[in-house]
Amino acid sequence: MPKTPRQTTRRADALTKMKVVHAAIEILDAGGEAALTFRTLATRLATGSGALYWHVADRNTLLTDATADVLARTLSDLPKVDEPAPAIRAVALAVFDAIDAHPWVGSHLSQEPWHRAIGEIFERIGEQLEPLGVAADAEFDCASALTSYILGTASQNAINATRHPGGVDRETFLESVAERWIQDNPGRRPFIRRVAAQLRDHEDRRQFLAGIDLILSGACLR
Amino acid sequence: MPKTPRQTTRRADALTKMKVVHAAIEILDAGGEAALTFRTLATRLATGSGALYWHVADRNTLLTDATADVLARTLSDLPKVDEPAPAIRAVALAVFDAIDAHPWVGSHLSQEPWHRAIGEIFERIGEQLEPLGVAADAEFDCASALTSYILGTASQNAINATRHPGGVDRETFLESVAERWIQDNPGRRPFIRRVAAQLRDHEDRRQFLAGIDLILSGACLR
DNA sequence: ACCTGAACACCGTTCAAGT
DNA sequence: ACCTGAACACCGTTCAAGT
Repeated sequence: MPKTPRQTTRRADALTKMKVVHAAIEILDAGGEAALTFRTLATRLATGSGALYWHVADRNTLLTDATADVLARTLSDLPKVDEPAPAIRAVALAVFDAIDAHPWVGSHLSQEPWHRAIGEIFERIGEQLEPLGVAADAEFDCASALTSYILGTASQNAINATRHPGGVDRETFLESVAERWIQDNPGRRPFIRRVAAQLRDHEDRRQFLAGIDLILSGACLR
Repeated sequence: MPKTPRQTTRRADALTKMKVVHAAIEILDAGGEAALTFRTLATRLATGSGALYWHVADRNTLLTDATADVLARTLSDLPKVDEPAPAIRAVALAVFDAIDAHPWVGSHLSQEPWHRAIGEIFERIGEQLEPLGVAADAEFDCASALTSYILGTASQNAINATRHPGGVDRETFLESVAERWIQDNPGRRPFIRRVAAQLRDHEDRRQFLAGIDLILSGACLR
């Protein structure tokens, strides 16, 4: 019997940048940013770590591309909304939910505020401000404030929502945070004492939207 | 002649946690988060890398402690302000400036939203809301929105303000960001086109405060 | 009690060599 | 053109051994 295999070692299907990026997203979603290494990625794609560099420049660019991929899908899936305020809320919530589902997206955007996805968000928010009735000379500040708020809040929320050491649930965790904040200066944290129960029980999405509406109603006064 | 040295190798002055933290802050300020390694830190303190672990638990705790040190000084230096709105603006600006001067503080706080410094900021903001006239049931949302906005905006600003590759200045950099955002979807970025000049020329602190005031005026409507 | 520095188990990235 | 995998130059962290 002749030896059957001729080129067993080589990949059958060619690697592409897209395949690399999508495999990276799976790893990031499953294990967070620390889980993404060129070794695990190469193993999952059944290739050598060097092969990956033929398709992506480096780890940071890979993270940037993965972030762009997730948010491009998120934003293009968004149904058209006619009224300006609901349209802004829809964009905000979509970004919030995407970052909640992919916390590493939030961390990466925080590190790269010039990311193309931020341009897209900024445009989608900004274009609604004139129809909303925001004064022309306040539009830029308002769009900036909303964009910053959305990204900052969503990122922080996603990290808070991540499973915490010891496997404690969200409520227990938030309660312990409030308790620690009070103990850091016992007797002089009247506000945190007063809202500790809300801190424990609040719904993140609802609170997020409340902040959006705060900014919007402030913007319409000028 | 007898051999003079008896214990040349040993440190003269004992290491303390505070000395380690302060040396870390110097390294972080000079070279950013990537510059802080246990090897450079040990070299600067004229000790072995293992010695550092006697005083600090690990790299992340060191970053947490360095962040706490910077912000504790920032917040305790803050002069007392009587009027609620100016008091909130003073806290916001102090945090903004501290993160501008120490960008790694912003990145670390984004990664650790339960940090004690965030509790302090949350309290200082929250305690002003009742005197400001915010409705009782809106105080929690308002304090959360302000805190998120402050941290998110300050972090992003600090990263944008960091010296960029190629040594380009801030204006040139911001101009190229606007240009890229427009080119990502040419012909369909009317808002960014309209505000591109403002994006290039805006003052960060002024814009940051504008966002604070947007939230505050929105909060006083309820 | 505190410090030293080599050793361990990782990384991202490069590159000569293969197909 | 694309892939392989060893090699390089780093990391954080541990730990036996010193004082």
